[in-house]
Amino acid sequence: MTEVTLETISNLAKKRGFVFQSSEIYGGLRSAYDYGPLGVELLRNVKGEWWRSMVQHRSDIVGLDSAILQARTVWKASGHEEVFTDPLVECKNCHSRHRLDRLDDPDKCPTCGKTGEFTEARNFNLMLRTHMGPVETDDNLVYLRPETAQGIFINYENVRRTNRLRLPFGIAQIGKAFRNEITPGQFVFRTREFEQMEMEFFVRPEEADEWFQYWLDARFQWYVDLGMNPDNLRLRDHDEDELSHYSQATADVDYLFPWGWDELEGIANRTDFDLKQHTEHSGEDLRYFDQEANERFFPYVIEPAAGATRTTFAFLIDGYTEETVNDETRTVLKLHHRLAPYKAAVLPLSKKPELIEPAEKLASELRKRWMVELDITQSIGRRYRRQDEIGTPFCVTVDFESLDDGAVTVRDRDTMQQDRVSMDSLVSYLDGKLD
RNA sequence: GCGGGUGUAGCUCAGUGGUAGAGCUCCAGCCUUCCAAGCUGGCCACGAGGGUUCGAUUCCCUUCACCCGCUCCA
Repeated sequence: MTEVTLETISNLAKKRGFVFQSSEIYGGLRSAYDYGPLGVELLRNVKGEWWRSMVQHRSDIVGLDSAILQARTVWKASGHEEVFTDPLVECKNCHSRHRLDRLDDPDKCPTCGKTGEFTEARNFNLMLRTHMGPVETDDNLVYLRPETAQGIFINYENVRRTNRLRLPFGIAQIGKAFRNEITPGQFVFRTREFEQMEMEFFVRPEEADEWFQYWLDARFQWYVDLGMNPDNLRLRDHDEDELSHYSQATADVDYLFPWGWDELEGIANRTDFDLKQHTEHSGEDLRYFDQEANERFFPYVIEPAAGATRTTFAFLIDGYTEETVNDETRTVLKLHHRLAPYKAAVLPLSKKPELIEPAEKLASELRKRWMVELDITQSIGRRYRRQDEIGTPFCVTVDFESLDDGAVTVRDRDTMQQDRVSMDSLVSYLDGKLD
């Protein structure tokens, strides 16, 4: 198995144009990253696969795209304004930091045992703020959402009514979220601006446990179906003292990152906490009405909440392999073909115009269906290796023989096997392999 | 935010108080070349700001960013 370090991946990401440091030409901005031409394709494909499995393939889940800026009362109701502000103290002796509200003895450091060494408590507000309007006043303070979920809860009734939804049903959303993480780091794993893929699944309270297990299994399988090595995945239940303020039960889908197990996705039973809170704060009755039983009640919510950016990162790490071919190292990004930035590369064997012209024609034909790159520089072997490194599943080579027999060579990324395929049937050939 | 480490071409590294080299990559040309071949040529760097100095990439200060740890979570 290939040993993958964080450095290897971040180098590849930068070298090939997947991820760049934000504001790099000005020295960089901490904890923000830009996705280059290949990265944006990979990220889009990850989000696309999530959306397909969550929304397109299902009759019981609909999509939503809510605003990043929301009324401040949303975050009062959700509990974020209170809970996301942590009073932290630091021990001057051992430099460990602790949440003041979680200390048994507010004067004694649990790490080194010394008393009276704490700095004064400082509030860490985990939500990013800005002001709505040209003048900054206390009245127009707004937060950048720290999760996409609340946008779903505050639209719950609108969506349910307009789409005539009956329990159980879900609302899915992909979008940016922002948190003032105390410690960002590990490349794109923990950043202050990040992207989430969240789905709130509303169920009858008595069915909540069952659906919780259902989504645990379904979400784990999603990663496996997209080619992630199951040995690098695990489900982990949260201990009781780990649970969020809104959650009754939570389990994580963890991935074995170069630095150890860490979270890709949290699946939580949020109970009726959010709908109750918003009912109380807004005055809107968000209870569900069951006509047959003639009763009103608050549905429970099962929430699979995944990080789009860190999932993309995990696929990048998981696909990275190094093989030895002819005493050379062949770097291959073994991405599932649905995730690969380019599905195919068209490579004319030489730079002669008589080969470039049909190659260009072929490439533009394929581009109607897929992301396709045309590469005409340097030797064919070098170009194969370049495509291997960015995970392109198929290379299509146009040679001098193609001019006579109208056929091209299709080379498979993983096996390096070659097939001779007529240009007329190339689209259907690739279609069969790429579906 | 605190402690520790790091910062020289796209990448990996070398080097010096007198403004820098190498290998690989990349680009162009030659070679009719199916798995990083060869030859010729070319592009590209001392993270940023300030100080000391006749002169700083090198010494000092500040700052920015990255990595490890504390913490937190998608």
